[in-house]
Amino acid sequence: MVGPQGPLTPQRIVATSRALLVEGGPPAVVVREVARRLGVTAPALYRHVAGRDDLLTLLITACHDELTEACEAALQAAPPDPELRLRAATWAFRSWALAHRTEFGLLYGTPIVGYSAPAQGPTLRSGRRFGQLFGGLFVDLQRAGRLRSPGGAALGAALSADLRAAAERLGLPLRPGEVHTFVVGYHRMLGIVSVEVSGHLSWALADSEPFVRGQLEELLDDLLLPRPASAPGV
Amino acid sequence: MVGPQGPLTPQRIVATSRALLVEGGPPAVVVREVARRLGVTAPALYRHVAGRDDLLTLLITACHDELTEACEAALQAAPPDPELRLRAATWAFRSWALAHRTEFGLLYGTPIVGYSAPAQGPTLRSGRRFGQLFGGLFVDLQRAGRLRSPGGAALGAALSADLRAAAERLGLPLRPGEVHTFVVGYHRMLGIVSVEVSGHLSWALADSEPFVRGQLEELLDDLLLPRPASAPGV
DNA sequence: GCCCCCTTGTGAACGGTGTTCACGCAGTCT
DNA sequence: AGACTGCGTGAACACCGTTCACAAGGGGGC
Repeated sequence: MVGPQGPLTPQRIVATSRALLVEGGPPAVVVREVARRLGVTAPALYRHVAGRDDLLTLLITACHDELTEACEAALQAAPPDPELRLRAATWAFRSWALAHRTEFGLLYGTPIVGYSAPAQGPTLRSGRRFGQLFGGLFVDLQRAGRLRSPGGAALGAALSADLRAAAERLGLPLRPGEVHTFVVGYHRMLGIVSVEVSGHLSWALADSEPFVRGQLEELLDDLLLPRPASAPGV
Repeated sequence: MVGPQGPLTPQRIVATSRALLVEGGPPAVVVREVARRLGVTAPALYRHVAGRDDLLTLLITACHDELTEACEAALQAAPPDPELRLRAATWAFRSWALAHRTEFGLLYGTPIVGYSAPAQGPTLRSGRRFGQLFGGLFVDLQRAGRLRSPGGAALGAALSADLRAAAERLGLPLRPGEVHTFVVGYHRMLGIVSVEVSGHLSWALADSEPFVRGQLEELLDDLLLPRPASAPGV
């Protein structure tokens, strides 16, 4: 027999798992319950999915892709100015995170121990895809002369070498100081949003919105050079 | 019969749970296994602990206390200068986090859904205790005239009111702009350390140490006013 | 001394989980 | 027609959290 809504496509499996995730967090995404909601018994799921870990991998990949696509959609709607594009992507990232707290926790929270992400697997792939989206924005900023960058000497030899290797690995045509600005942007944005989403700020602030808005604006100020007077701005 | 190392004290229970946590993450702290390692059957544990949630609460509280005590120890070894004290506490925080990644994830990572922290419970208490430790450092900085602070007007009315309420609630004799600096310090430090500990930086950097060191130094620079020339420095 | 009670342990049990396995049923290809 | 394959089933195993009735032991009151 087949489930009430048709065959067991990966899409239906992921959608059902995600509904459970949102309802009760990672512990609630339970093989037997996913099967139940699909109108099927648990062993049937094992024809399509290797096990619970695989289910979570599928879920992580799908959510990461959705987050990346949300940022890409914001970029397509944004004007060509690189500062505005970075701003748009940053806000899209935070908006998605706030609108999907549980999923965001799965992506960027404490890694689920006991769950082993397959090495070289789709988890890392989608993470890298997302990193490259932001990396491209910083390349655009550098080309427009808007990217602040510390002198290479200020970073120290070890960090400079590490950053140079990262640029190589990611295929970013940036100097170490510029890669540093990119990593700072990614790192601080992720920190700001993570702490907000996880609620570890609520003891201090009833409404995190204006605070986080200010923090992200300050971050952008730290990353960007002011618009040059020679080129008339927006 | 009694366990191989004596009676079932809370200390032994917590220590055993923590060993399991470190070995395999939160899913590995399993009532039956804790009991086994204590040389006892599972129902015996229920004489001392209400259940698995209670076990986790005990664990969170113990770890939070240990983290706070690590910071307090660093403060006791630090000179009286408030900048150096903040620096010492910050580094103690990060050091503890790096040395106890799993425990840190339990404290400041994605909240464990399905686990409901008891309202008004010890989890919140120890969190507040930690917040007040750092709060005191910022009060000292303000008294020494070393605390950078934005004008109240730059924050906006809603945020200012929220910050004023937070100062009241936490008993900190600080103006909204100064509370803002405190929250920024806490928030950014937590973000920097969280992202480092969770490993979400490893795609970019092989060695996060020099990068994070620089980020924390920059954060301190953003929080502090330069040492006034009138008062001779260290 | 005796009895009672309270603490703390035990084994058995219930319902839940992830996962595997032998089986069966429907199609599809030869 | 017959065989093979894809996909689902029920039963089973081991494990989990939790509860229950029960027993062994020590301490206090008569």
